[in-house]
Amino acid sequence: MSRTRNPRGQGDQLREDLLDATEALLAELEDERRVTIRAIVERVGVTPPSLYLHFPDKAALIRAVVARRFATLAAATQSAAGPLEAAGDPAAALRAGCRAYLDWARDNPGSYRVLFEIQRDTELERPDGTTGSEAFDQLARRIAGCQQARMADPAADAGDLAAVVWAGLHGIATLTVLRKRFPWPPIEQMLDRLLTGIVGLPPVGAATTGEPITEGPVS
Amino acid sequence: MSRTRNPRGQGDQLREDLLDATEALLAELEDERRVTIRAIVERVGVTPPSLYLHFPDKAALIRAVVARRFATLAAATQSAAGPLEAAGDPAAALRAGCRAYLDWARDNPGSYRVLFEIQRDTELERPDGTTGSEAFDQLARRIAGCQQARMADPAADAGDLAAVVWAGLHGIATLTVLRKRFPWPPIEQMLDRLLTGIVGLPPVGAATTGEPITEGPVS
DNA sequence: ACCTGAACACCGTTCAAGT
DNA sequence: ACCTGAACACCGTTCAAGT
Repeated sequence: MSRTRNPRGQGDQLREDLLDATEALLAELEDERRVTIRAIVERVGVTPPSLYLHFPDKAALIRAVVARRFATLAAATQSAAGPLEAAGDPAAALRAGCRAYLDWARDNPGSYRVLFEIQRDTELERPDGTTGSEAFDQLARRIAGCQQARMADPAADAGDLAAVVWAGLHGIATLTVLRKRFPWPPIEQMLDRLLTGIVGLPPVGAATTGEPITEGPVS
Repeated sequence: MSRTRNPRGQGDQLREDLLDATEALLAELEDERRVTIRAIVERVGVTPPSLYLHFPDKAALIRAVVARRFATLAAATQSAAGPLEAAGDPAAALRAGCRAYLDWARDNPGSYRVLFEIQRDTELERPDGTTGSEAFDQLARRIAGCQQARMADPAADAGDLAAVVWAGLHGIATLTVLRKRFPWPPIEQMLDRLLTGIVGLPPVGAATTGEPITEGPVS
Protein backbone atom coordinates (compact mmCIF):
# COMPACT_ATOMS: atom_id res chain seq x y z
CA MET A 1 0.00 0.00 0.00
CA SER A 2 1.99 3.00 1.23
CA ARG A 3 5.45 2.57 -0.17
CA THR A 4 6.28 6.17 0.60
CA ARG A 5 8.55 5.43 3.54
CA ASN A 6 11.60 3.15 3.48
CA PRO A 7 14.03 5.96 4.21
CA ARG A 8 17.75 5.77 4.15
CA GLY A 9 20.45 5.84 6.77
CA GLN A 10 20.62 4.08 10.11
CA GLY A 11 17.69 2.10 11.49
CA ASP A 12 16.08 2.45 14.94
CA GLN A 13 13.75 5.14 13.64
CA LEU A 14 11.46 2.32 12.55
CA ARG A 15 11.39 1.01 16.09
CA GLU A 16 10.10 4.31 17.40
CA ASP A 17 7.58 4.57 14.59
CA LEU A 18 6.24 1.13 15.44
CA LEU A 19 5.83 2.07 19.08
CA ASP A 20 4.09 5.31 18.16
CA ALA A 21 1.72 3.55 15.78
CA THR A 22 0.89 0.90 18.37
CA GLU A 23 0.13 3.55 20.97
CA ALA A 24 -2.06 5.45 18.52
CA LEU A 25 -3.99 2.35 17.50
CA LEU A 26 -4.49 1.36 21.12
CA ALA A 27 -5.98 4.76 21.82
CA GLU A 28 -8.25 4.56 18.79
CA LEU A 29 -9.47 1.00 19.10
CA GLU A 30 -9.50 0.67 22.91
CA ASP A 31 -8.90 -3.06 22.59
CA GLU A 32 -5.59 -4.81 22.33
CA ARG A 33 -7.03 -7.66 20.29
CA ARG A 34 -7.87 -5.28 17.49
CA VAL A 35 -4.41 -3.73 17.56
CA THR A 36 -3.05 -6.15 15.04
CA ILE A 37 0.47 -6.41 13.73
CA ARG A 38 -0.72 -5.94 10.20
CA ALA A 39 -2.55 -2.73 11.14
CA ILE A 40 0.52 -1.41 12.95
CA VAL A 41 2.94 -1.99 10.10
CA GLU A 42 0.50 -0.70 7.53
CA ARG A 43 0.24 2.56 9.46
CA VAL A 44 4.02 2.87 9.47
CA GLY A 45 4.16 1.97 5.79
CA VAL A 46 6.13 -1.23 6.06
CA THR A 47 5.50 -4.98 5.73
CA PRO A 48 4.97 -7.37 8.65
CA PRO A 49 8.42 -9.04 8.67
CA SER A 50 10.08 -5.67 9.29
CA LEU A 51 8.58 -5.62 12.74
CA TYR A 52 10.50 -8.74 13.71
CA LEU A 53 13.79 -6.94 13.10
CA HIS A 54 13.02 -4.87 16.20
CA PHE A 55 10.79 -7.05 18.39
CA PRO A 56 10.94 -10.83 18.85
CA ASP A 57 7.13 -11.08 18.86
CA LYS A 58 3.94 -9.15 19.43
CA ALA A 59 4.08 -9.60 23.20
CA ALA A 60 7.45 -7.85 23.31
CA LEU A 61 6.09 -4.94 21.30
CA ILE A 62 3.15 -4.63 23.68
CA ARG A 63 5.46 -4.82 26.68
CA ALA A 64 7.48 -1.94 25.29
CA VAL A 65 4.45 0.30 24.88
CA VAL A 66 3.23 -0.79 28.32
CA ALA A 67 6.45 0.56 29.80
CA ARG A 68 5.88 3.85 28.02
CA ARG A 69 2.29 4.12 29.17
CA PHE A 70 3.21 3.35 32.77
CA ALA A 71 5.56 6.30 32.67
CA THR A 72 2.87 8.66 31.41
CA LEU A 73 0.41 7.43 34.04
CA ALA A 74 2.91 8.07 36.81
CA ALA A 75 3.63 11.49 35.33
CA ALA A 76 -0.10 12.33 35.27
CA THR A 77 -0.65 11.49 38.93
CA GLN A 78 2.61 13.14 39.92
CA SER A 79 1.82 16.39 38.19
CA ALA A 80 -1.70 16.47 39.60
CA ALA A 81 -0.56 15.85 43.16
CA GLY A 82 2.60 17.90 43.11
CA PRO A 83 6.09 16.93 44.24
CA LEU A 84 6.22 14.36 46.99
CA GLU A 85 8.01 16.52 49.52
CA ALA A 86 5.98 19.66 48.90
CA ALA A 87 4.90 21.76 51.85
CA GLY A 88 1.14 21.96 51.13
CA ASP A 89 -1.79 19.89 52.32
CA PRO A 90 -0.85 16.20 52.03
CA ALA A 91 -4.50 15.12 52.11
CA ALA A 92 -5.33 17.37 49.18
CA ALA A 93 -2.31 16.05 47.31
CA LEU A 94 -3.37 12.44 47.90
CA ARG A 95 -6.88 13.22 46.74
CA ALA A 96 -5.62 14.95 43.61
CA GLY A 97 -3.34 12.05 42.77
CA CYS A 98 -6.16 9.52 43.13
CA ARG A 99 -8.46 11.68 41.09
CA ALA A 100 -5.83 11.95 38.35
CA TYR A 101 -5.48 8.15 38.34
CA LEU A 102 -9.21 7.73 37.79
CA ASP A 103 -9.30 10.46 35.13
CA TRP A 104 -6.39 8.91 33.27
CA ALA A 105 -8.06 5.50 33.30
CA ARG A 106 -11.27 7.03 31.96
CA ASP A 107 -9.50 8.98 29.24
CA ASN A 108 -7.12 6.18 28.21
CA PRO A 109 -9.26 3.04 28.38
CA GLY A 110 -7.18 1.11 25.86
CA SER A 111 -3.98 1.85 27.71
CA TYR A 112 -5.50 1.14 31.09
CA ARG A 113 -6.73 -2.23 29.95
CA VAL A 114 -3.37 -3.25 28.59
CA LEU A 115 -1.60 -2.06 31.73
CA PHE A 116 -3.83 -3.70 34.28
CA GLU A 117 -6.11 -6.28 32.72
CA ILE A 118 -4.01 -8.21 30.28
CA GLN A 119 -2.42 -11.30 31.66
CA ARG A 120 1.28 -11.05 30.85
CA ASP A 121 1.67 -14.44 29.18
CA THR A 122 5.19 -14.81 30.42
CA GLU A 123 5.16 -13.79 34.05
CA LEU A 124 7.85 -11.42 32.88
CA GLU A 125 7.21 -8.68 35.31
CA ARG A 126 10.22 -7.16 36.92
CA PRO A 127 12.18 -9.47 39.23
CA ASP A 128 10.52 -7.83 42.21
CA GLY A 129 7.12 -8.39 40.65
CA THR A 130 6.17 -4.75 40.67
CA THR A 131 5.86 -3.66 37.07
CA GLY A 132 4.78 -0.10 36.94
CA SER A 133 5.01 0.35 40.67
CA GLU A 134 6.04 3.99 40.42
CA ALA A 135 2.43 5.06 40.77
CA PHE A 136 1.92 2.67 43.66
CA ASP A 137 5.02 3.83 45.51
CA GLN A 138 3.79 7.39 45.08
CA LEU A 139 0.45 6.42 46.60
CA ALA A 140 2.01 4.69 49.60
CA ARG A 141 4.33 7.61 50.29
CA ARG A 142 1.55 10.15 50.07
CA ILE A 143 -0.49 8.11 52.54
CA ALA A 144 2.52 8.04 54.84
CA GLY A 145 2.71 11.81 54.47
CA CYS A 146 -0.89 12.09 55.63
CA GLN A 147 -0.11 9.89 58.60
CA GLN A 148 2.74 12.15 59.61
CA ALA A 149 0.43 15.14 59.33
CA ARG A 150 -2.03 13.31 61.59
CA MET A 151 -4.62 13.26 58.84
CA ALA A 152 -4.69 9.46 58.49
CA ASP A 153 -4.96 6.36 60.60
CA PRO A 154 -1.50 6.22 62.22
CA ALA A 155 -1.78 2.62 63.41
CA ALA A 156 -1.88 1.01 59.99
CA ASP A 157 0.99 0.30 57.65
CA ALA A 158 0.97 2.81 54.81
CA GLY A 159 1.68 0.09 52.25
CA ASP A 160 -1.25 -1.98 53.49
CA LEU A 161 -3.57 1.00 53.21
CA ALA A 162 -2.20 1.80 49.77
CA ALA A 163 -2.93 -1.74 48.59
CA VAL A 164 -6.60 -1.45 49.54
CA VAL A 165 -6.92 2.06 48.12
CA TRP A 166 -5.32 0.89 44.87
CA ALA A 167 -7.74 -2.03 44.69
CA GLY A 168 -10.63 0.36 45.19
CA LEU A 169 -9.38 2.77 42.56
CA HIS A 170 -8.79 -0.06 40.13
CA GLY A 171 -12.25 -1.44 40.76
CA ILE A 172 -13.84 1.94 40.17
CA ALA A 173 -11.72 2.58 37.08
CA THR A 174 -12.51 -0.74 35.42
CA LEU A 175 -16.09 -1.36 36.46
CA THR A 176 -17.39 2.09 35.57
CA VAL A 177 -16.16 1.73 31.99
CA LEU A 178 -17.25 -1.92 31.75
CA ARG A 179 -20.76 -1.29 33.09
CA LYS A 180 -21.52 2.11 31.73
CA ARG A 181 -25.24 1.79 32.28
CA PHE A 182 -25.00 0.77 35.91
CA PRO A 183 -26.34 3.46 38.30
CA TRP A 184 -22.97 4.42 39.73
CA PRO A 185 -22.75 7.05 42.46
CA PRO A 186 -20.65 10.06 41.44
CA ILE A 187 -16.98 9.14 41.13
CA GLU A 188 -16.10 11.90 43.55
CA GLN A 189 -18.34 10.38 46.18
CA MET A 190 -16.85 6.91 45.78
CA LEU A 191 -13.33 8.30 45.97
CA ASP A 192 -14.25 10.21 49.12
CA ARG A 193 -15.61 7.09 50.79
CA LEU A 194 -12.39 5.28 49.96
CA LEU A 195 -10.11 7.98 51.32
CA THR A 196 -12.07 8.74 54.46
CA GLY A 197 -13.05 5.14 55.19
CA ILE A 198 -9.82 3.34 54.39
CA VAL A 199 -7.09 5.92 54.91
CA GLY A 200 -8.90 7.93 57.56
CA LEU A 201 -8.69 11.27 55.78
CA PRO A 202 -11.00 14.01 57.08
CA PRO A 203 -14.10 14.42 54.89
CA VAL A 204 -13.65 16.82 52.04
CA GLY A 205 -14.80 20.39 52.66
CA ALA A 206 -17.37 20.87 55.39
CA ALA A 207 -20.48 19.16 54.04
CA THR A 208 -20.40 15.73 52.42
CA THR A 209 -24.07 15.75 51.60
CA GLY A 210 -23.71 13.80 48.42
CA GLU A 211 -23.77 16.84 46.19
CA PRO A 212 -21.93 16.05 43.00
CA ILE A 213 -18.87 18.23 43.23
CA THR A 214 -17.89 19.32 39.75
CA GLU A 215 -14.32 20.46 39.41
CA GLY A 216 -12.89 21.72 42.62
CA PRO A 217 -9.73 23.80 42.52
CA VAL A 218 -7.25 21.39 44.08
CA SER A 219 -3.92 22.85 44.93
CA MET B 1 -11.02 -37.03 14.31
CA SER B 2 -13.52 -38.21 16.87
CA ARG B 3 -16.43 -39.43 14.84
CA THR B 4 -17.88 -41.29 17.78
CA ARG B 5 -20.72 -38.86 18.46
CA ASN B 6 -23.33 -37.78 15.90
CA PRO B 7 -26.20 -39.45 17.72
CA ARG B 8 -29.70 -39.84 16.52
CA GLY B 9 -32.97 -38.24 17.48
CA GLN B 10 -33.76 -34.66 18.29
CA GLY B 11 -31.05 -32.01 18.57
CA ASP B 12 -30.52 -29.56 21.45
CA GLN B 13 -28.26 -32.01 23.22
CA LEU B 14 -25.44 -30.63 21.10
CA ARG B 15 -26.18 -27.14 22.39
CA GLU B 16 -25.72 -28.26 25.99
CA ASP B 17 -22.58 -30.17 25.09
CA LEU B 18 -21.11 -27.07 23.47
CA LEU B 19 -21.84 -24.99 26.56
CA ASP B 20 -20.31 -27.63 28.81
CA ALA B 21 -17.19 -27.90 26.67
CA THR B 22 -16.78 -24.12 26.61
CA GLU B 23 -17.08 -23.91 30.38
CA ALA B 24 -14.56 -26.70 30.81
CA LEU B 25 -12.05 -25.13 28.44
CA LEU B 26 -12.46 -21.77 30.13
CA ALA B 27 -11.64 -23.37 33.46
CA GLU B 28 -8.61 -25.16 32.02
CA LEU B 29 -7.10 -22.37 29.95
CA GLU B 30 -8.05 -19.37 32.11
CA ASP B 31 -8.11 -17.16 29.04
CA GLU B 32 -10.99 -16.60 26.69
CA ARG B 33 -8.72 -15.97 23.71
CA ARG B 34 -7.45 -19.52 23.91
CA VAL B 35 -10.95 -20.93 24.16
CA THR B 36 -11.26 -21.32 20.45
CA ILE B 37 -14.23 -22.53 18.47
CA ARG B 38 -12.17 -25.28 16.92
CA ALA B 39 -11.08 -26.51 20.35
CA ILE B 40 -14.66 -26.48 21.61
CA VAL B 41 -16.12 -28.45 18.73
CA GLU B 42 -13.24 -30.89 18.74
CA ARG B 43 -13.92 -31.65 22.39
CA VAL B 44 -17.55 -32.32 21.60
CA GLY B 45 -16.58 -34.42 18.60
CA VAL B 46 -18.15 -32.32 15.90
CA THR B 47 -16.99 -29.96 13.13
CA PRO B 48 -17.01 -26.14 13.35
CA PRO B 49 -20.08 -25.44 11.20
CA SER B 50 -22.25 -27.47 13.59
CA LEU B 51 -21.78 -24.80 16.22
CA TYR B 52 -23.50 -22.25 14.02
CA LEU B 53 -26.68 -24.31 14.04
CA HIS B 54 -27.06 -23.34 17.70
CA PHE B 55 -25.28 -20.00 18.10
CA PRO B 56 -25.09 -17.13 15.60
CA ASP B 57 -21.44 -16.46 16.46
CA LYS B 58 -18.79 -16.96 19.09
CA ALA B 59 -19.89 -13.93 21.09
CA ALA B 60 -23.35 -15.45 21.53
CA LEU B 61 -21.85 -18.70 22.76
CA ILE B 62 -19.74 -16.81 25.28
CA ARG B 63 -22.74 -14.78 26.40
CA ALA B 64 -24.63 -18.00 27.07
CA VAL B 65 -21.89 -19.42 29.27
CA VAL B 66 -21.53 -16.03 30.96
CA ALA B 67 -25.17 -16.25 32.01
CA ARG B 68 -24.53 -19.70 33.46
CA ARG B 69 -21.45 -18.59 35.34
CA PHE B 70 -23.22 -15.56 36.78
CA ALA B 71 -25.78 -17.91 38.23
CA THR B 72 -23.17 -20.11 39.89
CA LEU B 73 -21.37 -17.05 41.32
CA ALA B 74 -24.60 -15.77 42.85
CA ALA B 75 -25.28 -19.25 44.21
CA ALA B 76 -21.83 -19.41 45.80
CA THR B 77 -22.18 -16.12 47.64
CA GLN B 78 -25.77 -16.89 48.56
CA SER B 79 -24.95 -20.26 50.05
CA ALA B 80 -21.98 -18.87 51.99
CA ALA B 81 -23.95 -15.99 53.46
CA GLY B 82 -27.20 -17.81 54.06
CA PRO B 83 -30.70 -16.75 53.11
CA LEU B 84 -31.27 -13.01 52.96
CA GLU B 85 -33.92 -12.90 55.63
CA ALA B 86 -32.20 -15.20 58.08
CA ALA B 87 -32.23 -14.37 61.76
CA GLY B 88 -28.48 -14.56 62.47
CA ASP B 89 -25.75 -11.94 62.53
CA PRO B 90 -26.11 -9.77 59.41
CA ALA B 91 -22.52 -8.54 59.65
CA ALA B 92 -21.21 -12.08 59.66
CA ALA B 93 -23.43 -12.92 56.70
CA LEU B 94 -22.14 -9.92 54.76
CA ARG B 95 -18.57 -10.89 55.52
CA ALA B 96 -19.15 -14.47 54.46
CA GLY B 97 -20.72 -13.38 51.20
CA CYS B 98 -17.83 -11.08 50.34
CA ARG B 99 -15.34 -13.74 51.27
CA ALA B 100 -17.14 -16.22 49.02
CA TYR B 101 -17.01 -13.71 46.16
CA LEU B 102 -13.25 -13.38 46.51
CA ASP B 103 -12.79 -17.12 46.85
CA TRP B 104 -14.86 -17.79 43.76
CA ALA B 105 -12.86 -15.26 41.75
CA ARG B 106 -9.61 -16.87 42.88
CA ASP B 107 -10.80 -20.38 42.11
CA ASN B 108 -12.45 -19.53 38.80
CA PRO B 109 -10.08 -17.04 37.19
CA GLY B 110 -11.14 -17.79 33.63
CA SER B 111 -14.79 -17.36 34.47
CA TYR B 112 -14.18 -14.24 36.51
CA ARG B 113 -12.29 -12.63 33.65
CA VAL B 114 -15.00 -13.35 31.15
CA LEU B 115 -17.70 -12.09 33.51
CA PHE B 116 -16.05 -8.85 34.55
CA GLU B 117 -13.15 -7.96 32.30
CA ILE B 118 -14.27 -8.68 28.80
CA GLN B 119 -15.80 -5.78 26.99
CA ARG B 120 -19.14 -6.97 25.64
CA ASP B 121 -18.66 -5.95 22.01
CA THR B 122 -22.31 -5.28 21.58
CA GLU B 123 -23.41 -3.34 24.62
CA LEU B 124 -25.92 -6.10 24.90
CA GLU B 125 -26.31 -6.10 28.60
CA ARG B 126 -29.81 -6.37 29.88
CA PRO B 127 -32.09 -3.43 29.13
CA ASP B 128 -31.51 -2.12 32.63
CA GLY B 129 -27.77 -2.38 32.15
CA THR B 130 -27.25 -4.71 35.07
CA THR B 131 -26.07 -8.02 33.67
CA GLY B 132 -25.44 -10.40 36.49
CA SER B 133 -26.69 -8.02 39.09
CA GLU B 134 -28.08 -10.76 41.30
CA ALA B 135 -24.84 -10.81 43.30
CA PHE B 136 -24.83 -7.03 43.53
CA ASP B 137 -28.44 -6.85 44.70
CA GLN B 138 -27.60 -9.40 47.34
CA LEU B 139 -24.69 -7.26 48.50
CA ALA B 140 -26.78 -4.10 48.73
CA ARG B 141 -29.53 -5.84 50.64
CA ARG B 142 -27.14 -7.39 53.11
CA ILE B 143 -25.60 -3.98 53.74
CA ALA B 144 -29.10 -2.61 54.32
CA GLY B 145 -29.64 -5.45 56.77
CA CYS B 146 -26.54 -4.38 58.69
CA GLN B 147 -27.82 -0.81 58.76
CA GLN B 148 -31.10 -1.95 60.26
CA ALA B 149 -29.17 -3.91 62.89
CA ARG B 150 -27.21 -0.72 63.66
CA MET B 151 -23.99 -2.38 62.58
CA ALA B 152 -23.36 -0.07 59.62
CA ASP B 153 -23.31 3.63 58.78
CA PRO B 154 -27.04 4.46 58.77
CA ALA B 155 -26.67 7.80 56.96
CA ALA B 156 -25.44 6.42 53.64
CA ASP B 157 -27.47 4.86 50.89
CA ALA B 158 -26.99 1.10 50.93
CA GLY B 159 -26.64 0.99 47.14
CA ASP B 160 -23.92 3.64 47.21
CA LEU B 161 -22.00 1.71 49.83
CA ALA B 162 -22.46 -1.50 47.88
CA ALA B 163 -21.02 0.12 44.76
CA VAL B 164 -17.81 1.06 46.57
CA VAL B 165 -17.54 -2.31 48.30
CA TRP B 166 -18.06 -4.07 44.98
CA ALA B 167 -15.35 -1.94 43.38
CA GLY B 168 -13.01 -2.84 46.24
CA LEU B 169 -13.79 -6.54 45.98
CA HIS B 170 -13.34 -6.45 42.23
CA GLY B 171 -10.03 -4.65 42.55
CA ILE B 172 -8.76 -7.17 45.07
CA ALA B 173 -10.02 -10.10 43.02
CA THR B 174 -8.43 -8.97 39.77
CA LEU B 175 -5.21 -7.36 40.95
CA THR B 176 -4.15 -10.19 43.24
CA VAL B 177 -4.29 -12.68 40.38
CA LEU B 178 -2.75 -10.26 37.88
CA ARG B 179 0.16 -9.27 40.13
CA LYS B 180 0.83 -12.49 41.95
CA ARG B 181 4.28 -11.42 43.09
CA PHE B 182 3.19 -8.13 44.56
CA PRO B 183 3.50 -8.06 48.38
CA TRP B 184 -0.22 -8.05 49.07
CA PRO B 185 -1.50 -7.89 52.63
CA PRO B 186 -3.59 -10.92 53.60
CA ILE B 187 -6.89 -10.97 51.74
CA GLU B 188 -8.73 -11.19 55.05
CA GLN B 189 -7.12 -7.97 56.23
CA MET B 190 -8.01 -6.09 53.06
CA LEU B 191 -11.59 -7.32 53.23
CA ASP B 192 -11.79 -6.22 56.84
CA ARG B 193 -10.57 -2.71 56.00
CA LEU B 194 -13.20 -2.50 53.28
CA LEU B 195 -16.08 -3.61 55.50
CA THR B 196 -15.14 -1.61 58.55
CA GLY B 197 -13.98 1.49 56.67
CA ILE B 198 -16.62 1.71 53.97
CA VAL B 199 -19.67 0.01 55.44
CA GLY B 200 -18.90 0.79 59.06
CA LEU B 201 -19.01 -2.78 60.32
CA PRO B 202 -17.47 -3.43 63.75
CA PRO B 203 -13.97 -4.90 63.47
CA VAL B 204 -13.86 -8.67 63.36
CA GLY B 205 -13.13 -10.55 66.60
CA ALA B 206 -12.75 -7.19 68.30
CA ALA B 207 -12.37 -8.37 71.88
CA THR B 208 -9.19 -10.39 72.29
CA THR B 209 -5.92 -8.81 71.29
CA GLY B 210 -6.74 -5.58 69.57
CA GLU B 211 -3.40 -5.86 67.82
CA PRO B 212 -3.62 -5.31 64.10
CA ILE B 213 -2.44 -8.39 62.33
CA THR B 214 1.05 -7.87 61.01
CA GLU B 215 2.33 -10.08 58.27
CA GLY B 216 5.35 -12.26 58.59
CA PRO B 217 8.69 -11.53 56.98
CA VAL B 218 8.20 -10.84 53.30
CA SER B 219 11.09 -12.55 51.62
C1' DA C 1 -33.25 -32.54 10.30
C1' DC C 2 -28.67 -32.70 11.37
C1' DC C 3 -23.98 -32.65 10.18
C1' DT C 4 -19.53 -32.30 7.11
C1' DG C 5 -15.73 -30.78 3.43
C1' DA C 6 -13.90 -27.29 1.51
C1' DA C 7 -13.19 -22.73 1.16
C1' DC C 8 -12.68 -17.57 2.50
C1' DA C 9 -10.57 -13.66 4.73
C1' DC C 10 -8.15 -12.88 8.50
C1' DC C 11 -4.20 -13.45 12.07
C1' DG C 12 1.03 -13.96 13.95
C1' DT C 13 5.24 -15.58 12.32
C1' DT C 14 9.12 -17.39 9.30
C1' DC C 15 12.34 -17.65 5.53
C1' DA C 16 14.44 -17.09 1.37
C1' DA C 17 15.38 -13.46 -1.44
C1' DG C 18 16.05 -8.59 -3.15
C1' DT C 19 18.63 -3.92 -3.02
C1' DA D 1 22.11 -3.35 6.57
C1' DC D 2 17.47 -3.00 5.87
C1' DC D 3 13.31 -4.46 3.85
C1' DT D 4 9.89 -7.48 0.95
C1' DG D 5 7.09 -11.64 -1.31
C1' DA D 6 5.44 -15.60 -0.46
C1' DA D 7 4.27 -19.00 2.44
C1' DC D 8 2.78 -21.59 6.91
C1' DA D 9 -0.32 -22.82 10.56
C1' DC D 10 -3.76 -20.92 12.83
C1' DC D 11 -8.44 -18.42 13.57
C1' DG D 12 -13.89 -17.34 12.95
C1' DT D 13 -17.27 -17.97 9.58
C1' DT D 14 -19.90 -19.44 5.31
C1' DC D 15 -21.88 -22.40 1.86
C1' DA D 16 -22.81 -26.05 -0.91
C1' DA D 17 -23.39 -30.67 -0.27
C1' DG D 18 -24.12 -35.27 2.01
C1' DT D 19 -27.18 -38.65 4.76
